[in-house]
Amino acid sequence: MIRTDIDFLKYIEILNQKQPDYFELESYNPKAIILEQDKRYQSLYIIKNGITKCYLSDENGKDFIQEFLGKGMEFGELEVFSGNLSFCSIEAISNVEVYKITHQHYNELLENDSIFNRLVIKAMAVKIGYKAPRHSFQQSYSIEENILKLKKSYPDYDTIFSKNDIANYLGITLRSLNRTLNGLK
Amino acid sequence: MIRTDIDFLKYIEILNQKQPDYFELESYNPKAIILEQDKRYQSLYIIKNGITKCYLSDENGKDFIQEFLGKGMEFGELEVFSGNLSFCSIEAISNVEVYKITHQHYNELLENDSIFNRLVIKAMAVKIGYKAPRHSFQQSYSIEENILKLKKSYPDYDTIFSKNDIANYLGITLRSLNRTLNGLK
DNA sequence: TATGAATTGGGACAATTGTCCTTTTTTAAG
DNA sequence: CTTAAAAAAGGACAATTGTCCCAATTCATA
Repeated sequence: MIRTDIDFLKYIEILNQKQPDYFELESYNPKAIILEQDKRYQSLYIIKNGITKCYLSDENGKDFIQEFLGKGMEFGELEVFSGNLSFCSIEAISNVEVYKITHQHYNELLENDSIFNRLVIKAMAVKIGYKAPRHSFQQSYSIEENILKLKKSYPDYDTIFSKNDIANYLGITLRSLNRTLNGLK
Repeated sequence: MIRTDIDFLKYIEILNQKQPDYFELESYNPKAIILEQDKRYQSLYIIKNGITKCYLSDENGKDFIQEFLGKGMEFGELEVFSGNLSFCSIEAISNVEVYKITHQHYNELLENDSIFNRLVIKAMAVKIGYKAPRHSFQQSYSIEENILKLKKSYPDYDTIFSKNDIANYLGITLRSLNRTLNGLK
C-alpha cells in the first residue's frame, strides 16, 4: 500500500554528499500539493521522509489514487522520458521532505552513473509489476475482500488515511466503503 | 489498446544485424502460450510481428487482460530486474514472430549500449504512464462509456479480438458486455 | 459433411454498488 | 469556549452488473 525504495534513497543520500549541488531539499506540510497534474516541470523528486498520495483527477472531479508513496520513491520522473505534462498529482499526507533534482542532472546521472541507472530501472520495473496485480484484484474481487486484504497488509491503515482516500484508492464510493466496513463488524 | 514501440523494434533489428548471436527468432501460432505466469525464464522477448495478449489469471480462473502487445513491445523483461517468476502470461492472438534474448545478453546491452539503455527506460516509462489512466477511467466510468472509448480508438476492435477478451480487458463479464453492446445498437 | 467444441447472444433474477440526502462527530481557527 | 468547516456515518431508493442458465451459431476437424 505504501511503496518504498530504501536502496534507492540510500544511494541518493550518498550522491547528495558527493554532489550537493545536484539536490535541493524541500519540506511540505500535510495537504500541500507537491506536483500538479497537467503541468510542466523541469525537476523531479525523491522522497526522503513522509507519505504522499499519487492520484489522477478526472473531469468530474473524481480522484483515483494510484499509490501512496513513502521513503525512496521518486515521482515526476516519467516526464523526463516522455516530455509530457505531469500526468498525476502528488499531495503530502504527513510532513514530507523531498530531494529535488533537475531533469538535466538526472539525465547526467543516468548516463554516467551505472549504479544509479540500474536503481532507476529497477524502480521502474517494480512500479510496473505491482500495479497490474492490484488492479486485477480490485476488479475481480468484492469490496469486502479488498478491504480484508488491505487490513491484512496494513492493520492500521485507517489511522493514517482518511476514509475518502481509502475509497479513492479502492476505486469505490465512500458510501460503499462505509457499508462494507459495517458488514465486517 | 494495442501497444507498439517501433523505435525499439528498429533498434533491435539493427542490433540483430551487428550481433546475430544475441537474438533468436521464434514463431508462434494463434493461441500459443509464449510466456506462462509463475514460471521462471532465462530469456525475454521482443515482438517482431503479430499481436499478443498479456494477462493475469487468478485462482478462480478469471483472466484479467492488461494489454494487447504489438510490434516492438517487450515482455518478460521485468523478471531480469526482480529475479521473480513471471507475473503474467503472454498468448499469441495472431501469428507472432518474436526475438528472444537471454537475460545475460540483455544485461550486457543495457550496460554497454547507451542507446539501448535509453530505449528500454523509455519503454518502461510508457508502460507505467498508460496503465494508470486506463484503470482510472475503467473504474470511474460506465461500461458504455468504456466501450465507446474503445470503439473510437479502435473502430474494428471486434474483428480482431474475441468478445471474451474484450470483456476481460474491460474487467467485466461477457454478459455485461453483450447487454451494453445491445444498448448501443 | 457430420459432430463436438467453442463462441455468441440473451432471459430472469439476485446481489452489489452508486446516488442523493441528512445527521452526527470531529477538527481547526478565531 | 464558540463556531464554521471537514469528515464520518448511514437511510432509502435506483441503477448497474453479475450469476446462472439455455439456445443459437460458427468453427475446426475427423
